[in-house]
Amino acid sequence: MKSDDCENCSSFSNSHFCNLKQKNLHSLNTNKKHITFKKREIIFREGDSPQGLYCIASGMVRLNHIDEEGNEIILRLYKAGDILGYRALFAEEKYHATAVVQEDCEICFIPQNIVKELMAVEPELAWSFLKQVSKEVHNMEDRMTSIISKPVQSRVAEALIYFKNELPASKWTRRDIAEWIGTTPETVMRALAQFEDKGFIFQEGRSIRIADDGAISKIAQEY
Amino acid sequence: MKSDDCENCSSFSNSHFCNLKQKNLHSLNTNKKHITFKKREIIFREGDSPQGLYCIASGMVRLNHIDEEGNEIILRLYKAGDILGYRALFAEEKYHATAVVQEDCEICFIPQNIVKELMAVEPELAWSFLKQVSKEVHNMEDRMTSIISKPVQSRVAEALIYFKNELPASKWTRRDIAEWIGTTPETVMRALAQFEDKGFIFQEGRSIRIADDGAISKIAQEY
DNA sequence: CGTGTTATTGAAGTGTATCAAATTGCGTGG
DNA sequence: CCACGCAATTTGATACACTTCAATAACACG
Repeated sequence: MKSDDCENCSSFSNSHFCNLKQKNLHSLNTNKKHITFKKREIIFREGDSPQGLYCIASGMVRLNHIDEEGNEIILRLYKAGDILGYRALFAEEKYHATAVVQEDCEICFIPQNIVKELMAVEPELAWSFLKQVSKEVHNMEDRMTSIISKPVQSRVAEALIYFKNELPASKWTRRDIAEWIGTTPETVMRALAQFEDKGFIFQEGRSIRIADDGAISKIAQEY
Repeated sequence: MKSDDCENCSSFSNSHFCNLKQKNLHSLNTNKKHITFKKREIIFREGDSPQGLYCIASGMVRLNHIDEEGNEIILRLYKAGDILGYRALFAEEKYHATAVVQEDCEICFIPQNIVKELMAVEPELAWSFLKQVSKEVHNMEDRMTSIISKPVQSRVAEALIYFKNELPASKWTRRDIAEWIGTTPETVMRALAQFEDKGFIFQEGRSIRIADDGAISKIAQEY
């Protein structure tokens, strides 16, 4: 067994591959390609054709879309254990967004023919993928309804909670928050200033710390 | 062969099941349940637990979410050939939206154990489902970026094109359009009035007809 | 140690929501 | 098949949440 085999990956136990049979796991190990990415590097670009999928061992990736005005939007965020680039692969479309490294990453690339082979012999794997994509849809729908019907303060509060719970490791800028909830950095600023005035958060330099979880959660639910 | 067997369904050729082997198709035929729904009837409600999935033979279904303000949002629209209710089933969650009949429907219900069995013996089927869900994600992301970065006129124009291309059969109200693009009926109205003034559409009674596809497409792309 | 990115604050503009009231069109039941 | 009643549409006036632009300050990075 080699040191970079999937079984030794720190994300193995909560990955899609943890229930594969030995034989298939071996096939995965021999065919995958292990790659290291540094912050701001690009994994794939909008318009590229998918050749396989990426499994994140460590680090974080953001999926960006830039509209014709030049405004950037964060479509999705991925962390260790997640797979990346599957949407275009499964839909048999080109990538419609660009994957940028948010935090230094260890990533394994799995060629598409291997993915298909594994899915053919292990139905559980397909179910596992379906589960992730289906949850993605849920997530998108929640974000969309928020954007449509909630004021920015609520959405900023939602973002603070989301970032704290799901992705605590990373340092998020006001611009990142804005690109996540579909607004501008200035607007995020003013919401944060309000929260700080009321004592719900502390801002030390550029970092944000929630002081009163209850109050922030409450704001996140307001309309 | 019975008259309501899948092979005789008008949507069979573009359904997920068209490539099933005879044996499995037979299993589907004997286990599915054929149901007729009338306009405004509810197929499932937010909070229900999924027991299987629905395959639409004819008609149209809208997936609604109502926020705490009472505002309705159309999350997704389904027509003949589409499957429905799969997201919650695959994600192993409860339904997070309510499915309402938009146009009288013929629908087949397939119990979840049958779905799983079929997926186990026919990997192609899982791939087909993955494809639909992945396209759904694409669709949601496009709508979300529109809502974030385009003015209402563009989004109304987009909706007109979408409804014309994808779901021409149905009569859409201004409220429906508003619920699709995340705005109010009044705002949709004013956009339509503008389009009519410029001669891009005709409004006869409550129906809307596009007079100048090029102009509407152009507006749909503006920022 | 400078240089560019990020944050901050202010002032001004505007797109869209909201509310209200009149009108039209449509489906439904008699 | 017509009339009725209700929902959808239309229009106007008003309000305001958020964006935009601009200019300064603080920080991080090579």
